Amino acid sequence: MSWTDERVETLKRMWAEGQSASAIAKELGGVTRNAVIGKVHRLGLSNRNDEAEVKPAPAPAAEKRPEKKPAAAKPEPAPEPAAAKPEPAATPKEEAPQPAFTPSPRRPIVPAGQPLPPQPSANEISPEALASVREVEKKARKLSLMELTERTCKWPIGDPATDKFWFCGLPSQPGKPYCEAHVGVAFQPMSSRRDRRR
DNA sequence: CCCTGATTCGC
DNA sequence: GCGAATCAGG
Repeated sequence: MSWTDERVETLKRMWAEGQSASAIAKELGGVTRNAVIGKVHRLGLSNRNDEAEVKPAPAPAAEKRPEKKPAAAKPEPAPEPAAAKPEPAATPKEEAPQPAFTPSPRRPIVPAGQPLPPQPSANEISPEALASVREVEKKARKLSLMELTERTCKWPIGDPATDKFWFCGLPSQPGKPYCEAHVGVAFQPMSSRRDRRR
């Protein structure tokens, strides 16, 4: 595979979205995350924070050289001692420079199209499986959305509207979005469904 | 162990 | 320019 304009464009877009190199590599296909990282560097967009390097290094200037602070030797017209913030929050036309990790609703980690876990009220599950799930929930790693990977169980636990919400996070079955226990309740043979008579 | 990006260096 | 190998870290 080669870096066609289109592929480079995808790379740039995803990188800007804060996607990881491996995620981008998978999306593109035919390349490894190393290739992506290498390309990112070559494109010069490695760190998306550079901003204006015109930082006189205000605070951190104390290191490297025990040089005394310009106590009063500097005829600086604009002292502004206390307000000397390293972060010049003066970026008028710039939208929020969100750090690399943006939830990115574009490409959710939780795969769509998979059988959605039953809502607390919906669905009927076999008592055994239910009990099993209860057990597993105790061992859940309680991962946040951003901590999920392709190898972690994406079974949601708790109420998304509250702080008491997380994902199972246990090792998922190869090729499956859930751990063994949750796969059990998510993928039930129709035959095993205990529905009313007949 | 899983993962992340950064860097090097032969190709 | 490319990217595997390696490094350094979480």
